[in-house]
Amino acid sequence: MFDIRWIRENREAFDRGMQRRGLQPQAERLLEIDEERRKLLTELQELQNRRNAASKEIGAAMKAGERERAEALKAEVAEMKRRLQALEDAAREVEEKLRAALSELPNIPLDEVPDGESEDDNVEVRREGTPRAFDFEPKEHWQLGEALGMMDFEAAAKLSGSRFVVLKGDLARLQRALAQFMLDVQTREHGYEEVWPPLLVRDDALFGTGQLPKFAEDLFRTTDDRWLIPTAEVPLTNLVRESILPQDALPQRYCALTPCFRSEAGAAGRDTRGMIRQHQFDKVELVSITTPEEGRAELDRKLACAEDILKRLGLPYRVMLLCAQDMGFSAQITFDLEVWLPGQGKYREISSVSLCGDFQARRMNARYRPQDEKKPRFVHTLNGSGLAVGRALIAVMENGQNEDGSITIPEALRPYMGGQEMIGG
RNA sequence: GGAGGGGUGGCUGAGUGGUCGAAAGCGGCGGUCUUGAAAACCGUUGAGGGCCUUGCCCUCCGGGGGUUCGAAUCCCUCCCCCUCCGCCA
Repeated sequence: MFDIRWIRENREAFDRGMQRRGLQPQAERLLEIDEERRKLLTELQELQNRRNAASKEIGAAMKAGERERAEALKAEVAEMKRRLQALEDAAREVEEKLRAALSELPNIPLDEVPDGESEDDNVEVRREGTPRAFDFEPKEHWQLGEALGMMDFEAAAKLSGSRFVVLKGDLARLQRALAQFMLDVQTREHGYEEVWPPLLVRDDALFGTGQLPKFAEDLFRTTDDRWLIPTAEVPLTNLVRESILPQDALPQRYCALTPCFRSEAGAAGRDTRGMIRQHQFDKVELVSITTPEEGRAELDRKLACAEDILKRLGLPYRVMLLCAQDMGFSAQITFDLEVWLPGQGKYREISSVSLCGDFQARRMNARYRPQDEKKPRFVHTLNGSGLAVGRALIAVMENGQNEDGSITIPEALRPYMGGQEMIGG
């Protein structure tokens, strides 16, 4: 959410940002509403001022026993009333209109973000690890999983429909091992505080992180008007909503392993096979709350925290800098990590790390009190996957597969698998 | 599900329809004292917004509406939190 005063003073920069996002210039429309709003406010405040003065005089006149003067003043104030009421209504209406308009606009990209319209315009920053050379045709994860009898899409369809999976036996355990491994690395080595958050949240929380009001169709809603979280970014970031933190409490780093629920409304026909794109998946999420000055450096740090998991699992990946129109609604800049899937022969997204600036903080009114300043300022927020567990499972399977369909477990996970080195075979 | 209690500044917590943006305490900041610190004492300290922007004004005591010349205070309504009972993992 943008500060209308900032738009007023940085009109060109704002519209340039909107344009990079693929939107028409917005400033003129917004500033018209703003001008209307300020005009009404000024008029309203003048009238309120007069009313207040008259009311005080009435009190004084009554005390002094000047009944006639008090009555005259009462009549005068009574006359203002209708006009005052009308102005109040109009002012509230136009403020709401402005708020509604602002709340639908995406964050604007930082200068270092490349222009572009789709994922084809994302920029590869670097590659890490070398894809393994196979002396046989590597299979896709669902082929491996089904052959092992540990990954069952048919059973899941009976229970829940498409885009669900049932994992069994060692694969179920491997999924659990991956999640525990990620949590342990992030909390014990990278300074994140482990959080066990609610999975059902209110409208306000989703407004705060930017999923609402615009993206309701991507979410699952409960019968009592709560929502299933699409990512732990929502509860973790909203931990600081409506608060003023002391500066020395920053940065705050939160980490949570949660299921995530997504309707995948706009993804019909995409990734229908296998467990790449599911309605329900586990993810270890990393959220940071920082000062404005520290935000950009924290982004690099968080990216490194996510990469560390891939490195320790021995999974080849590449780092992508997303182009302006491929970024999420609330992001100023996003790096994706794409893991190599030999079965598919493609790099696929496994983590997304974003800096949101004060965009979310404004929406949730999350502030801090700077050491040497009187006024509170908005915090900056960041989030990133560290990592998506289901996709990590796929990657471990496809990269660790053997010709006989067995899977070699990465060393880092073996302590979490009771020392086991292989699945199947 | 039943019954009750409550939402006030960074926090805790008073508040009689007018002089209440609001006592007091805590916390913060500045000072006195001290070699330094603590303690003590003194002072100071809410947020948002408008404008002819250094001063003046407006709004805000959960949200909205109402009564009134005037509402934190009275009425209505919605939201939220808590306690007890019941049920339950």
